[in-house]
Amino acid sequence: MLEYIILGLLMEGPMSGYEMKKTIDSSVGLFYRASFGSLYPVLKRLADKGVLSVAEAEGGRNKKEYTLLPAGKEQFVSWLAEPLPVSRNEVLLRIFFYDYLDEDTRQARLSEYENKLESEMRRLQAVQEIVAGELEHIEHPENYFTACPC
Amino acid sequence: MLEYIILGLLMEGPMSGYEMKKTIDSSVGLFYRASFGSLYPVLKRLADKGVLSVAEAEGGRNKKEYTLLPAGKEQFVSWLAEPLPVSRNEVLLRIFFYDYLDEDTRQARLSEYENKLESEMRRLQAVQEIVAGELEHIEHPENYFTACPC
DNA sequence: GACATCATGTAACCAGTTACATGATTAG
DNA sequence: CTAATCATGTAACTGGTTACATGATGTC
Repeated sequence: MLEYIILGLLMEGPMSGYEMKKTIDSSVGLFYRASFGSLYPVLKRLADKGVLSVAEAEGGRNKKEYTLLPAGKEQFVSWLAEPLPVSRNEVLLRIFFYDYLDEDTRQARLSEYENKLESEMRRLQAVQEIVAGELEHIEHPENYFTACPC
Repeated sequence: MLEYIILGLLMEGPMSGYEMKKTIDSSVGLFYRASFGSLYPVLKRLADKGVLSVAEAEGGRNKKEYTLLPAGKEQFVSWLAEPLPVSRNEVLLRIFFYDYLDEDTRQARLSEYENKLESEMRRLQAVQEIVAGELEHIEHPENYFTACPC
């Protein structure tokens, strides 16, 4: 699983392990949690397999930059094209048993969860607006430099 | 996870390991798959912990019947009352990357999945109708024996 | 008598987590 | 100079999977 997420992130360009963790948390964080303890060993394994390459990144810190190799891209796309799997869903599983919960707790848990989903949705919508704005600049390159805050 | 599903199934009454597997497949099968290789060791562990009791079931076969003990019921309900977790969802994860998939494959995978969900929904609706019918008999016990096909 | 199904169990393996260790760089 | 954050990594453990072994019972 994590193997393919890593490949997927690298489709956009090279990245370090630490950056991957941050990107995962802030994008698919609602339905996938990555830990460093799994991340780094997987990166090593993927490098050994030859689907990505490693380079020391500049910056003085012990930072490494991983780059997707053609073999990795191929593997990622063929994974992506597979039929959508029957996937485990702990939330639905609990709700399946909600008959055994008293009405009050049930209501409390469900609205709690609804709130969580709504705040996550707002966060993702904000990201989408930023991305849409960037795309507009790319499509109208004449505005690109004038609008840049740097 | 599986620990709590087992406790949840036993809330309805005693059952064997083999029956649990069948029940899981035909109820929460769409979002949880159990294997015998995990089921039996967990049952043993739960018995050792004292949350359920084991008895040889009649029928000649090497069949065991597991019964929920009060400690198990308590544990199950307090698990159920916990806030709904951030749970992994492989389907959403793949769809997150669907930008990298060509339009045709994407469409194919999505309608494939939609069909799967719809057929599962029909199956569960059929189950619901059966259960609703049974409930009606319990509420009108005068019809209970007359309507029984046996 | 052969084959499907019922029924339990084990061993090798795999993916991931938690907790920890280590050290460099930046911000106040 | 100190605390936060950047950055990588390891070891012990957990919760599962797959594949296999074993044998009983029902069905054609």
